[in-house]
Amino acid sequence: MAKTAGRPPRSESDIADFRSKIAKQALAIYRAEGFDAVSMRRLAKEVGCAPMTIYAHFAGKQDILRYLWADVLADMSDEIQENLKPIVAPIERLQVAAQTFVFYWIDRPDHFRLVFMSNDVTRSDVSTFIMDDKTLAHFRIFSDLVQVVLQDDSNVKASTDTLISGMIGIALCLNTIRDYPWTDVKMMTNRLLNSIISPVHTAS
Amino acid sequence: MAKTAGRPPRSESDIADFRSKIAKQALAIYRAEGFDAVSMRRLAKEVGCAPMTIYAHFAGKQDILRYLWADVLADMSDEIQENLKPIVAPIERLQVAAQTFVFYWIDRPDHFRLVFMSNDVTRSDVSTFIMDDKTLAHFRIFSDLVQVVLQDDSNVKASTDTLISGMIGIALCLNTIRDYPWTDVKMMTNRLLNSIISPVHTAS
DNA sequence: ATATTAATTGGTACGCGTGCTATATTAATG
DNA sequence: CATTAATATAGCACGCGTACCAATTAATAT
Repeated sequence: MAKTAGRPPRSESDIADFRSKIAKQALAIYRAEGFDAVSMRRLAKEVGCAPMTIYAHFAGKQDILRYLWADVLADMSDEIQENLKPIVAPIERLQVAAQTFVFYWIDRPDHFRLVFMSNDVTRSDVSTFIMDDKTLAHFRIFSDLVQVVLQDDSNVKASTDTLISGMIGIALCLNTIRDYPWTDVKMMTNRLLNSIISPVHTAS
Repeated sequence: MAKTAGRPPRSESDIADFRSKIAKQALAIYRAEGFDAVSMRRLAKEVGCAPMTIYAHFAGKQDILRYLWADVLADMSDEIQENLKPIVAPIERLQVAAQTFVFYWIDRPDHFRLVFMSNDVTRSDVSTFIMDDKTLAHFRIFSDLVQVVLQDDSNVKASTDTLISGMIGIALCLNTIRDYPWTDVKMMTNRLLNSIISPVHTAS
């Protein structure tokens, strides 16, 4: 089975190199000038290729932005770990982590927009990007903390998912619906935690 | 004190008329063709004015989209009320309302995007739009249901706000972070409700 | 060398949100 | 009337995401 004639497809590593070059530059722009500064045309110019070439490697802008998540999430993780250092009581640790998480996104609307609001909700783009272990790990902080609080491993995942989506919800609401007189953020976060800490009321 | 010469400012009612004409047309387009079809240029064309004229009456596209919220929220309210009809038990009513709410937004990504993701999170546009009573009423369904469950009016508002933001969070996560294997939606919603139904665990 | 095939380029195009400026148009006053 | 102030307009401009296409470049097998 001889290889076909003609130029061969680019090697895996070449493709990866190009993709990471794009992602790296996107990150640099984002960090320096924020969300709105990241554009396909500019990205192409700074990376030294034609705008349309990028589309050969990414499905679209969406697909590139996903690569910035890792950076932001790592930053958030660091902040949580930092605030968690002096705390030992399991419940308090969970509380501090949750509050740090929520305030992180409220204090950084650009980051929030990037990670949670830049997806095209309308059509389900099947992207090549799969939540990798490294990204997932940032959320696993909460699994771990919840696990410690809920000794019996009854429903750690369900609790954690509820907590995470709940916290994200608080951040979203505070970020976007500013006219509504929301309850104090700390209070809401604690109340949300209450749904995890206390035993399940109705089984259905 | 004579009036100044020259054309007087437009009457309040004229301004209101123009604004509502724009809003109405925006709604028509949105309903017929969805979120992406609503554009300033098209809106202007269909309403019979120059594109830039709209900017004399609205701060921007954002400002127009807010007028579509009422319609969507009313639709959502109706669906909740409909599903609530045969239910009498307070806790069950709250459950059904919450689940209807969450599924409403998950099943209608376009609506969700319009109401919760079309704000420019970055800068806080001080819009002339204030959450009016009619809009607020749609969220008050939950206040009322929570009120009934929590007989003692300890912290109805805090609980309701947590519930609402939590439900919105679930909808956001399901809509945007599809790669992550979220727990069953009903389960998460019930767990979230648990934070309202069960007594407060930590007072801080 | 040459043919073959993959990848990239440049150009053109559409519609988008939004800003600026110069030019009407309008409706009241004197 | 004419004057004056408020408003609307047309036109141009910028940069955006993205699509299509003809031309080109690059790397290989023959």
